Amino acid sequence: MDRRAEDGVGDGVGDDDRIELRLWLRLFAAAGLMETRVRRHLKRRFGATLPRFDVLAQLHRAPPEGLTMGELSRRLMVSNGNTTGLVERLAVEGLVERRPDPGDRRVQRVRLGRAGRELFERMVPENRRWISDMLAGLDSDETEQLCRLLGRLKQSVLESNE
Amino acid sequence: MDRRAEDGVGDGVGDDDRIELRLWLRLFAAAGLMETRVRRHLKRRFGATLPRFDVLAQLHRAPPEGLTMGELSRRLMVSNGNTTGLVERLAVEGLVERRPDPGDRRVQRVRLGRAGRELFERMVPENRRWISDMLAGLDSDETEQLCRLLGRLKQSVLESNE
DNA sequence: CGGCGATGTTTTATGCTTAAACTTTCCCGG
DNA sequence: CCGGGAAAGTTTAAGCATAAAACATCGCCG
Repeated sequence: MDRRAEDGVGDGVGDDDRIELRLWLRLFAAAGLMETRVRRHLKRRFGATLPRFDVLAQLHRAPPEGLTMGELSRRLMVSNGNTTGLVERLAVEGLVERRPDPGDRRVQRVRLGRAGRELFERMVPENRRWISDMLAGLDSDETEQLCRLLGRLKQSVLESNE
Repeated sequence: MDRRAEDGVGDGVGDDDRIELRLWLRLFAAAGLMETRVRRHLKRRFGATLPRFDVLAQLHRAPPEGLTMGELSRRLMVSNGNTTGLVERLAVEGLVERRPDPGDRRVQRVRLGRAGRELFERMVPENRRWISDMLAGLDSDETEQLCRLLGRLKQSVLESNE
């Protein structure tokens, strides 16, 4: 009944906290909006999902011998178990190839199959256009500024311990 | 075979596309990093998850008679089915109360229980500190600029049709 | 050699998320 | 009345995600 400090119009706390929270909420909202759009486009045009697209993108830029599961997980910034499932589904669809490493029997190597490569290369220009459309309201100065500040933000988050 | 424009060092396309893609990737990465941290903190300190926190936050700022399932879904920007499951789990834990609307038998009203209110009010200051820590590397000018540009970005995404 | 800690991957349990199908209830025009 | 949409919510099937435990293999030290 008498709590309102965190509801947006209170004034008992310094503005720093307020603007930081707002930044976080806006970041979250903007990223979510864009992600939802990209996901919808991917599904509609290619019957694909964002995580699958990310896997294809990583494998596309990987050396021809492919990546280990662990390396792929690290690059996708997801858990190992998650990667196992993603690659499994992509392998069933014939988009990626998975084979044991000859030198180390613990290791699985994954690389893009022909179908996966072709699909990804059809996706790239469309993806670029979707992003471009969503950023059309920003002029090139704003785009550059925002890109720079997001880099600084990422750095700040990584430097904050734990 | 001869496609390489999107791999990062090609030169056939204007820089605009490149910086826009980079902006998107950085936004995605930064938001994901922060989200992961917040999720970990929530779990460690309160055994809670981010979606649950979001539900509590929406109910906390709602009128005392609570929200309908549909209104809650809209505010959380998630599907109705998702909300059903979330509220179900929170109700089992005794944090929220769900009761049929007397006027319209299709409608369920949800509101914060005492335990839910107390839990949320313990979460708020800690959440604020986590965010603050992650933004510690930005000075107040950068924070304000970034917040402003994220607002512009959100606007741009919403204005891009479809 | 033989054990043992380190490393790479999968499995398991749980939870979040959506789209689409479905159920129930409301309301409105005949 | 009543018949047919429209609206509110739930269920279902599939996928994504994590942490933690289990499993398999490696490399090394004694």
